[in-house]
Amino acid sequence: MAHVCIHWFRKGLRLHDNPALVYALKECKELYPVFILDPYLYNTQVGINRWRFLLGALKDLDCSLRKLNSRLFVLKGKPEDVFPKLFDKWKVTKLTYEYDTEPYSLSRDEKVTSLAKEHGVDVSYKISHTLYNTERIMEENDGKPPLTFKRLQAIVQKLGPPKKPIPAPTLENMKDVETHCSEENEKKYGIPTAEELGLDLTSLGEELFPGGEQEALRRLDEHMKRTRKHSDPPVSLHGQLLWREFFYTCSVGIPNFNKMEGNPVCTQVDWDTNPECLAAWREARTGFPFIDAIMTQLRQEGWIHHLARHAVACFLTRGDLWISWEEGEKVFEELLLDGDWALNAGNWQWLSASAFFHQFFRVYSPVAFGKKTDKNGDYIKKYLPLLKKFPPQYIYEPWKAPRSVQQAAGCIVGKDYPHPIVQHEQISKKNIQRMKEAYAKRSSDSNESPSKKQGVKRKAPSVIDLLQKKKRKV
DNA sequence: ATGTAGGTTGAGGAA
DNA sequence: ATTCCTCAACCTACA
Repeated sequence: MAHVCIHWFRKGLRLHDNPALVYALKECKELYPVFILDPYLYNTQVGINRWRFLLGALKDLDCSLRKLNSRLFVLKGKPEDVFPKLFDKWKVTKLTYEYDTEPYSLSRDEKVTSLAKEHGVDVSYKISHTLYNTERIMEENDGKPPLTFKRLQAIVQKLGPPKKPIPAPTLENMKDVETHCSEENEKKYGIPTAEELGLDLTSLGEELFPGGEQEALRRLDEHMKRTRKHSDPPVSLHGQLLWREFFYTCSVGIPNFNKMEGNPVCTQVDWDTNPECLAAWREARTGFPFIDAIMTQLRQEGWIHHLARHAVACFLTRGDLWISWEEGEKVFEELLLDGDWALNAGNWQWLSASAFFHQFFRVYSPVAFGKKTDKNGDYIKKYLPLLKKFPPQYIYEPWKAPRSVQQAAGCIVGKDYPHPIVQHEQISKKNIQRMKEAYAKRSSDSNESPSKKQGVKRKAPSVIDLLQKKKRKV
């Protein structure tokens, strides 16, 4: 008996390396590739650049599906409201999707699965968003997520190489499969335009990073060709994939992973509430050209270099402004095209020395760090053209330039460009002391006995142990 | 168990 | 230009 199948696209907007899609085509007579604009995910915290990226990816996916005599069906609404109607209307017998480990996704998928069962629809998912099954990684580590990269590497070594990506379906695979591409459906389920979504894309600059599978594969290909000698993990591309796996596994095994409170691996810090400083950081007016240039690029282009992320994250949190990493997390989520729930939360904890990374006395200087690789300040000049006439010796610290130099540069600090929001040298020293106190408190909190050192070692993993036991019962 | 090594990329100065 | 040391001293993994 052949199936009427919905394949539900969510994160993996691609045809290759999509085992759930291939599974959907088995014994299938009708296929409905579906994407849902879920108000929970897309109404809040999505910057206009990310919208453009998403629409591009959907168009690319639709285009690829049409080459297979199929198409993408785009719907709006809560998935638990949308699916029951589709099940009835299309007489669906099977639903497939790629497994997604985010807490919201898990609860959403659980709801949809039980609705599907009520409608007599078979549900299948495949793991292909991560290299490995994150549960399997934890199994190899006594049921806990590995908390160091080295440990993850050792586990992965034991598990062997991940499955190779499978090719995209071909016309041959689709020969017995039909998709109803009627004129009426065209209007009803088409990809919405920016205007229909109330977005003004004309305010955006050039699209430097188009969304979609074809562009992604092209970039990967280009990278692999360009890189003659591939470095080793952790800094290689391979290493980056393992870092991704590392944070994904942590995000599955550690409760409240995107928050400080209730997160057992996160050091509890008395961050300040400081809306003015937060706004200055977000809006690129901290008075530190390197920081402001990075925040400008982030807003304009939706992508910034890895080390640039380090610099602004350290500045917002433990380095200078002493604002919670959760605030930075929200801003990155809104603006980064490559924003990802697990990686965002993991890296913010890393950079704020709240978890994984603990050498809080190593503070990135908002002046010196950029100078290391860009003495002339070309990067600053590109994103803050207001400062481009400053000579290299002052471009990272324009407030130190004599009045005459500022006048010659056509930019007066305090008038055309802000004064530095903090005095880095003093404030970072003070903040290191505050971090020290937070760590000391963490040690004493998790340890009743007077011998602190031992207590930390014993108590820390036992918290996770308890949580794991709880989980197993459920 | 207790000590030690290492931790994806700090900064600044000396050699 | 590159490497090493010091600053002050964190955590996790492993022997």
